[in-house]
Amino acid sequence: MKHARGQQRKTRQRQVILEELRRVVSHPTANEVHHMVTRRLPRVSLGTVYRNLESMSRSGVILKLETAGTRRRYDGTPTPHYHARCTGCGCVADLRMEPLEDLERRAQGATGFSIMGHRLEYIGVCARCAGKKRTQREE
Amino acid sequence: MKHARGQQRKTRQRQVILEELRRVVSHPTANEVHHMVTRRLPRVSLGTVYRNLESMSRSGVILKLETAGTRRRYDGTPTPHYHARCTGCGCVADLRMEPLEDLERRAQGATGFSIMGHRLEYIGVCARCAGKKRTQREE
DNA sequence: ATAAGTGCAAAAAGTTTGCAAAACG
DNA sequence: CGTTTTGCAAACTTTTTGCACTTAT
Repeated sequence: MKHARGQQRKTRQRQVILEELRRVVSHPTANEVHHMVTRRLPRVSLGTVYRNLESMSRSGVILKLETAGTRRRYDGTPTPHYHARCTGCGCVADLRMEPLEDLERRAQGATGFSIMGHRLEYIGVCARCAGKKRTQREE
Repeated sequence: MKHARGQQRKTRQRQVILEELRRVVSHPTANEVHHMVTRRLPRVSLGTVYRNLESMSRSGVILKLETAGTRRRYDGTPTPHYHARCTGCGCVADLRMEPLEDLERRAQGATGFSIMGHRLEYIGVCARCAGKKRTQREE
């Protein structure tokens, strides 16, 4: 093949997107990242944010969380870990917990698939929502 | 309160939607359900399919699978079970495997959440895709 | 210089909703 | 009959894409 793959250039936009994403513990949506980045680069377009989040998750620099619901969230920490999603506000938190290797072994034979990985997502109520009488859903 | 909650009526549409969903082992998207139902009720609208899938999943008759990706899939079997998703064609299969109760216990304390449930999704390649040289993604 | 990346706006894709007509109980 | 549900279409939300211009290498 001639041009195996295009080079990845280091642009201000990509850099700021990554910095902002790493700066927070939450797992923002593309739109939220766009807002965060806008404070430093007022003219970035949402399309650019999407393109960079996509390319960075492709190269493994960040994680594209495909959790429940329609909209995607992104995680600046690419090491494997689990998430907990709040039924109240829809926020997603990291779990300080070792990935469980035995899970995949336990699933072998339960289907015709060759299992290559797994995604474990806990459902619950975050501390902030637990303190409210009535939680309002943002998602 | 006056009228606590409206009654749920048994319409031909809802009935056929449920029958068609239960007839298949796959986990169709709303659009796929619409196609299936159309063969028996040519005039059902996609909106009606969405509304019924939503109300039935709300009442627990079916399951709204919020697996990875943007579009949702539905499951006619409401008993808790795990799923495996194929990276090749995007299909979702049920796992013949007991839900693991210990998982939630193992997550307690790893976050500020009060855990109420979990969703475990295996990632892999289905038998059909494993047999192909190049898998084409439908998702 | 040249290919990759950007901003903008329009298009896709998926889901929800307003409304008048139809159907259920 | 009074409500719920439907069909239709329009609106909405999230993500992707075409294109001319800019920028990194």
